[in-house]
Amino acid sequence: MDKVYHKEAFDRASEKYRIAVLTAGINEFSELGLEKANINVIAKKAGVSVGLLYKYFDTKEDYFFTCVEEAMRTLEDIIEGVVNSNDKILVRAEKLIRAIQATSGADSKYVKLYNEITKVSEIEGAAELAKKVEGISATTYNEFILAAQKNGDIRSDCDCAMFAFFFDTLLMTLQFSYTCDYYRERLKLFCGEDIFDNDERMVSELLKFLEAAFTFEHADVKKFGK
Amino acid sequence: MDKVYHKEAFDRASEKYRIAVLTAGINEFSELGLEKANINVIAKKAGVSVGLLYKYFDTKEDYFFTCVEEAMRTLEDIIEGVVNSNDKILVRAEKLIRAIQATSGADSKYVKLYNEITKVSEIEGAAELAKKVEGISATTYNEFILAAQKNGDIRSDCDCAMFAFFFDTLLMTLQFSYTCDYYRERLKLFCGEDIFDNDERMVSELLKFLEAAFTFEHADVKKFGK
DNA sequence: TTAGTTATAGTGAGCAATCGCTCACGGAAT
DNA sequence: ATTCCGTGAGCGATTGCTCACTATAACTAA
Repeated sequence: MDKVYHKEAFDRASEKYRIAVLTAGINEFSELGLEKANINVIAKKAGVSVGLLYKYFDTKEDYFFTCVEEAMRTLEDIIEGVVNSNDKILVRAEKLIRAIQATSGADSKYVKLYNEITKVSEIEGAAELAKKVEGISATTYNEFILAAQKNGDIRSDCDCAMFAFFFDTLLMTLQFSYTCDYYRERLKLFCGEDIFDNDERMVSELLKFLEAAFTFEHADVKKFGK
Repeated sequence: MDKVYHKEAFDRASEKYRIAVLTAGINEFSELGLEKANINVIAKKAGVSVGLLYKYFDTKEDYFFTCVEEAMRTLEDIIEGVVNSNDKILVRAEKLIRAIQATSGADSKYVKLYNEITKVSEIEGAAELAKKVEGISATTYNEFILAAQKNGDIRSDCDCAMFAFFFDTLLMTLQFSYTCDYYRERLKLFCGEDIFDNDERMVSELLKFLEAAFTFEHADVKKFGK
């Protein structure tokens, strides 16, 4: 069911070549995007011939998608490794925010690639990618919020799927805001240049925002004294 | 101060040509993006020669940016025309959400172009664009939330700039989620196919989320996590 | 009026450069 | 003998942009 973007030869490739090809691809595609990146240049940087790349992948797009998959796996490891406890939602949120802030450094290329797939405008490809990339967080968040609701940890009057969507929206955009050019500038406009030197400000304010959104219940449904 | 992306000849151009050139550009760039759009094709669709386009703009990029500016002006008119009252924040939010849902139809090309600028990865250009595009909402939201805070309409313990940022993040992503391929698929994953047929669900849940986030004030100043 | 000058509007064939991809080939392993 | 790994020069197609050209209009001088 899950689409595979590489040819069989890529499965048979030596570890050395597989890593070289993926690394060079991730670097170039994350920096330049699918269109602007140049296959001939990537091949040179990977230390392989163009011909070999085309033994591994049918098209540039397939190569790109394979790199995206790899990057998303890595990103998930980084992010979810931090959150795989059964903490309460706000503790998880805090860990996520801090993990996001941490990935804005050396691992920024993975986030940039994540941002790149956002640009795929071809409904079929977009659907396939979204399923792969967001599918995990969609179901994870949804189940988790549902459980928290049953637990009484969060308000009972909310549509969990929608709240999971808002939650993911804030975190996804936060990721971009720490990493991708336009989103960084946008964040600076709202919060000033020094927002990048003050991680605690972001953590505490976003948690304040989320806590209220998730726990407050309107007066007439009652939930006081906490 | 504000950068101008067109040559003087474009100011002198006849209404007929100016509109034709902007319309064709907005259509093509919003559909295909800066890279994939083809100048020769746009020229044909606009009913002018390529040569004339280059009398109007130095480069394809300048042409693109000019189209973006025009689209953003239109988008602002649509969106802010709805909100230029002095309603309370939640009323404004509701109007905004409904306006966003309404623009997902015929005016989707403007939103798509908005999404395109998100992809500009060249810090200088990104900064210039962000200032133009987000600058208005950044200051508007910030001032408005600050005023609401002084009024006592919203919680007193929040950082207005940050909350304005979260607010804008949710609305901006909502806009993309109703219009751009990847974001549409993502929204479907979280909330199901029928989310696009149930505008009220989005309105009521997002308002619920925002109301709580903005009005709830925590009993003590306790920090979360550990 | 008329002829000459200048400036701008508008054209579109085609140049020059880029780049995705091929394919004929050599080498190695089985 | 067959199969697969690996090469890289270069083909073919695309495309941003140029430039030599015509058309038109305004102004000037005789």
